[in-house]
Amino acid sequence: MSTAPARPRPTTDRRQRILDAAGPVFGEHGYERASVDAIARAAQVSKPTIYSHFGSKEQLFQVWVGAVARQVSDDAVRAVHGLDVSPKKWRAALVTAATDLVEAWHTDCAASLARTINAEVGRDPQIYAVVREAAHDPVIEALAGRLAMLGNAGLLRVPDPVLAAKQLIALSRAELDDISEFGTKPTSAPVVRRVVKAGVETFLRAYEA
Amino acid sequence: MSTAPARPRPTTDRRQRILDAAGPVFGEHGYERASVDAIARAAQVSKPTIYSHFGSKEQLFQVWVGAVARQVSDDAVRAVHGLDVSPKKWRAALVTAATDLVEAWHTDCAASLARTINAEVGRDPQIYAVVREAAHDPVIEALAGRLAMLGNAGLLRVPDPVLAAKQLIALSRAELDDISEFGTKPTSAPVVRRVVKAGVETFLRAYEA
Amino acid sequence: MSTAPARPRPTTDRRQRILDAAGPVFGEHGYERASVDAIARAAQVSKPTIYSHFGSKEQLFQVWVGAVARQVSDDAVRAVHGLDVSPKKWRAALVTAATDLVEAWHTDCAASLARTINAEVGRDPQIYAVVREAAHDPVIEALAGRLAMLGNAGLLRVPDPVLAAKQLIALSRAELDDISEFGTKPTSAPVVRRVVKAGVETFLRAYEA
Amino acid sequence: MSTAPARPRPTTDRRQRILDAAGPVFGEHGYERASVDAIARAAQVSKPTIYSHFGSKEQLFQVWVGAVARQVSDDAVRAVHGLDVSPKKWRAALVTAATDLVEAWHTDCAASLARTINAEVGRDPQIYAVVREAAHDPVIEALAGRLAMLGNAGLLRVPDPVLAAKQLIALSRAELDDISEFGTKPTSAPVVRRVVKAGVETFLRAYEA
DNA sequence: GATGAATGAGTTTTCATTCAT
DNA sequence: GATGAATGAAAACTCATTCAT
Repeated sequence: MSTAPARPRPTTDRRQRILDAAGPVFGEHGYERASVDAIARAAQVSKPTIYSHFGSKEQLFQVWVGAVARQVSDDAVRAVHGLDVSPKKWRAALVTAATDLVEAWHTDCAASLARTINAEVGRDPQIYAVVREAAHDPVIEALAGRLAMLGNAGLLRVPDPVLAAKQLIALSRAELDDISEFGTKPTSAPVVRRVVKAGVETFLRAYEA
Repeated sequence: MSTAPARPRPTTDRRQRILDAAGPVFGEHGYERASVDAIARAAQVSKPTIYSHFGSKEQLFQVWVGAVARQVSDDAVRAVHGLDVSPKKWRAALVTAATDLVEAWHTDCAASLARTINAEVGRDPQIYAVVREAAHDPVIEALAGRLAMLGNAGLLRVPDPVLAAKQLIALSRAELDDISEFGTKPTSAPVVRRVVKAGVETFLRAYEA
Repeated sequence: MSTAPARPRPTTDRRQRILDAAGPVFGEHGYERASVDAIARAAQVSKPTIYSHFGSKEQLFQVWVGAVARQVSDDAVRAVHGLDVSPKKWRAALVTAATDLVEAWHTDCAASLARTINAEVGRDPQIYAVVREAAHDPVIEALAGRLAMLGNAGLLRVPDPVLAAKQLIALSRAELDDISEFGTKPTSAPVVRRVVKAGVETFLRAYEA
Repeated sequence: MSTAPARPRPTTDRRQRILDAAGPVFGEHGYERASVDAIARAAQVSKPTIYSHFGSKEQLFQVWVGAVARQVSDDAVRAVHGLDVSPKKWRAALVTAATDLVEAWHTDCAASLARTINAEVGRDPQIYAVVREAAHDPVIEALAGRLAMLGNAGLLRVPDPVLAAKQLIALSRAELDDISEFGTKPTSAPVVRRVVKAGVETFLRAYEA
């Protein structure tokens, strides 16, 4: 998969290579089953290199979680910021934004993260805080802000924008675990858009002015 | 001469004892971290006994998942069946039913199950089917049926009762992961009821006739 | 080295086999360099068997130390008890007893122990207490008792028998590290007897009545 | 422009810095447990610097052993040379010299050395030769010389001064491991002097003219 | 049917040592 | 000459699984 011949690069940031390799391994096998050996093989580095860069498997895991969470959050927030609140376009834009947002969470990478934190939150509750701060809260905030704008414009009635944001997301995802079988099966973009649309329509019926 | 007090029970359902012991162990530590040794100790049986009854750790796990899923499902379906659809009481009953349903999924046992299948679905996609059939579908079906009754009674407008059921559940749970911090912190019943009520109200605004 | 054909014995005390194998390995390589793998190979058992019997490398080490200390102590005390205090034989018997005692501490096994506790006492001071109680004190006590008898018989002048015992041992060993090169080279019995005799003679000059 | 204050010394005797740092590390942890990393950190040098100066951990160890041995030997020989053989003072001077000599071997540094060679002599018998030549023999020689002088002066009867020297040392140390618990506990100077004195008195009874 | 005792394979982690700069 | 970054080899320890009794 690498682009360079024998040795990818003489001494380039091995750190990033390790993180990139850790993603699929943690994602597919979970924290416990993921062996540092496998990550080292995938990153084409030696095990001690991993330890000198990250200290321990646990710390590598946390760094990876943080990195993915931030990336997912960025994608999701960008999707929200793309929401056009002009009176003519906001309806379609709301469906599009919700779809983009949902898909940001359905990347391989993000699905791995979701599965993994779910599994590991019992072992290390702190991980939840990391993800919440890095990925969850910013998205809710951004979406609540947009919904408030729609409220101010008289297009929606949103007394509690944060609650509305959470409910919009919940509705958008209502059918998703069903069709993707908990992220095990790939989902085509049109199908995702359709189920998200169903959720947004219910949201609109509840909140429209 | 009969059941001596030394050994708890002569040779009674060791099978059940093992399953009962497996629950907390799988739930707290997850599949990987849960050691057969620990389960054997907790069940006060020897390891070979476990293997002779269940064949492998994997199979024991699946049997446990099935058992818990069925139990959770029973609780949830009972909650739905308790939904009084009479014109005078249905509103309050809807909140109560949704709350009971949500709480059935927030038992220690059920939370363990949820975490665990999330973690293991990557390794063994079949586990999703087991849980879906045993726990998810019956509840959706039952709830869709009740919502259809309310539709027929002219109290709600529900063109697609299954979709409505999924959305009602999604809305009821919209704020739950936030307040329970992914099941890490205990949640008082009144608080649960309050957040569920917020979700049901939104549902009603969208679906009321 | 075992007497049985292929597998020494079906399920005989593996525990003892492990201890027997641990001796040479700890003795030759020291605690740190001694690998549990090597001990397992030498004992013809698997590593987990060692761990199930002893819990950890550290505990195996302590059990071994205790066992060797007790055995050395037994040999040494027996040597002292063989000391004939009759007026005619006591001189020769003193040399013999001192020689036997010194040789009890020059077994391969005992030399290993001595080297090892010297090395490890810094890491785990408790180990000194174990050896002292198990091996050192009983020998001193026994020897002091015998010297007191000789004092009572008017053959020696021993106001402080314990001190005298320690000094007798010190004098007996005065040249020993030199000739055995710290236990690295084997020493013939006659040579040992000669150097011990020199020490005993000095002792007698100091203590004779 | 000259020696900047930033770096301790421009390129001064890094070699010595490394040796000074190696002492405590080897002494406290023993050869095996002492990591080159730790030594490098303590010396504020990088690991390759150590290797370019000493070739290997083993060689660094041997150089350190030699250095400490020589220093201990110097202290001990100085103690012996301080022994006043004049008829009036020699008795007290003998106790003082023996005490100083014993204390030279009870420095932290020297105790570390003693423990370490004991531990490593099995692995590398050559180390014994190094220490013997550098530290042991000179002291015995010096002490034997002084005892011979006392013999010539008619104050002692010493047919074999080397043997007498070894015995004097053995007697002086007879109680030492007991009170210092193998070098684990610190020992006050008066206590050391008292136990040494007891040994010297026994020596005198055996050797006085 | 139940078990104590054993094991092969695999885990994370550390260390002495060496390049490329 | 000094170093940051890398590695092969090996350490202690655990686990799911299986015999012989």
